[in-house]
Amino acid sequence: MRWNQTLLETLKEIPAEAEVVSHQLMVRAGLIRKVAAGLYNYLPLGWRTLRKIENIVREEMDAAGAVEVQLPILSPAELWQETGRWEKYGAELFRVRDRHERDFALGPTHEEVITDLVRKIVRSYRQLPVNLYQIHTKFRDEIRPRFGVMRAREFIMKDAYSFDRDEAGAEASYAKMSQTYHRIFKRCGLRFKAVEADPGAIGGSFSSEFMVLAATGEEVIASCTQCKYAANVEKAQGRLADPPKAEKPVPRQLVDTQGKHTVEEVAAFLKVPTTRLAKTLLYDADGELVAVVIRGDREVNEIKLKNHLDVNALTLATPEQIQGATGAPVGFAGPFNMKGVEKILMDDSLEGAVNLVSGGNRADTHATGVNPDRDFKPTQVLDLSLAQAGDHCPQCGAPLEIERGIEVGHVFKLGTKYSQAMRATFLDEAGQEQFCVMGCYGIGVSRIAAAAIEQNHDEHGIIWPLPIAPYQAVLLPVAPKDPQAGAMAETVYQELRAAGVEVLLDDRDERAGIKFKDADLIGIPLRLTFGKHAAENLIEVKRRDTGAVELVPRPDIVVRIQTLCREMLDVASG
RNA sequence: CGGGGCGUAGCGCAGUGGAUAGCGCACUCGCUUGGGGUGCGAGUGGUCGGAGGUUCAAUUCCUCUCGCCCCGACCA
Repeated sequence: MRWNQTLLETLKEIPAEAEVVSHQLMVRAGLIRKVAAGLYNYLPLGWRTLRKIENIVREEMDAAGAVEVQLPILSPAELWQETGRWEKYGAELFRVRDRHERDFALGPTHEEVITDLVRKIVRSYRQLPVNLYQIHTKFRDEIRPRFGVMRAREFIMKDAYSFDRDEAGAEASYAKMSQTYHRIFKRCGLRFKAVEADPGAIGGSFSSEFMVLAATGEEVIASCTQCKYAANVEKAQGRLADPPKAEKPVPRQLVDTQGKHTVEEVAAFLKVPTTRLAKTLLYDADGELVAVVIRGDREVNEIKLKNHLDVNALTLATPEQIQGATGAPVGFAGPFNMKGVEKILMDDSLEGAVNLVSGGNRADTHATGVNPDRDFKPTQVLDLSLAQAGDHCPQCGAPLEIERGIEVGHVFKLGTKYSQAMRATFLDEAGQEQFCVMGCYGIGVSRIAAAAIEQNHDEHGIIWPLPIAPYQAVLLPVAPKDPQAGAMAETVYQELRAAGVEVLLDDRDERAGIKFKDADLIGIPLRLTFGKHAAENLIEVKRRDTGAVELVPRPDIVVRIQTLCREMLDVASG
């Protein structure tokens, strides 16, 4: 491709609206342009990278025995109503109405549509297992789209759905997809980690997320410093590093704490460690008031709480609700003598703790000597806290560390959640009707592009891993006064193309400095310069990643570039 | 949805109750330069986000509205 022929404009300045580096570079390098919040045009360069990612995904999915289909973006409300997700998916589901006032959804995911398809076709165990996938545009009405294509309202996703005759089969399908995902992300040149996750709105019994490790990632991961355990903090179970010591219970007493609300203020005022405090939080769970009691230095994991309570809406109680339940303003709730509270859930961080400090259920008052079972009776004691650095690994006991990541893939064991709701059944050998056992597997194709940049860039621009680079090599004729250099660039361009190398020829009438800057910015792995060495029949080849420069004799250039491409491809795919 | 910020040329930004609204970059033309965003000159480009109000006069003040960004809440 010739630069003048493609629509490629680079920007010298950082767009004001872009906060993270991948977003800034995607705009500056001419990969994307914004249409509206969370909606982007993919320009030729960006689209090429996307297609390359898609092709890697396609090759690996096909190799794993999955088959590609294409489902419609619009799907009728009836299908979503069958599984209850028309309501349950909430405001994030884009809804549209046709001229006959019929409701449709713009698909954020396709469990309903695929299950509907399969139930209409599959009747016998002989037709199973089957794994269907598509690469398509998805829609989610994100509350706050941000970071460019990282969290967009319209994005490209590969979604796959497996249907098996039994749990064992489903387990095998899941394992196969998990392996395939490792291969895909490796081939995309990403440094990533698979972690245990919360299945969220998709549901099912178990899921793993594939996280690209990056400091700007929106996801927080707790991983063991010794063993392989790693989990999204939404899911992670950290064991307490410093469990409470046994002590003789003392009587409960109210103390005046004069407007000290926060855990830190109260602990400092009473000269006790924050671990001594029993933080009491009130939640409105589908209209019911639920109290959560947790150690002062720990945070409630609302995902765990919501999953445990199995409710649709979980929010912190309003000041009015808190006043009604405790008789005190916000900041002075204690777990005893509350009114209208349905459940008191105690985090296991307080298991065995004695002589705690809690709110006194009276303005400007806290209680000391608060003891579980004596002063209040927890409805249940369970793990409700957010794992933190230093917690002990639930598997080997070593300390956990906290990292950040970008979720690029998520695999789920769905069980029969959808096949039961939608009656996707088949007859087994015994002629018995059985529900399909399902799995589903998503990859954020457009997000991979952003994540790859987040991981591979420097102060000059993008450093594309070769397998997903829009072009493998960029050719820079930089000596316009020397017709020989220009002619050499032209013939090398033709020869490389003929040899199957993906090349971009910077045929603009620009100075060398501009071409060098732009080549760095758009991050093409190999740069060929036709300039002062052309007279000696030499071409300068520079690698974008290592910066290594070599002078290659004109006759060897095609073979040399092919060799370099192969090397860089092998490194990426291991 | 709550809090905050911003909407002025393609991009980054100044500016003002008054006349023809500016700077840098980009773009066009000419010359110059030619291995890391060359220099000089001449140009093109604006409903000052939109609506309403106050005023002799509004891009500027007020109200509303739309859009964008950040924090939070929320959320595969």
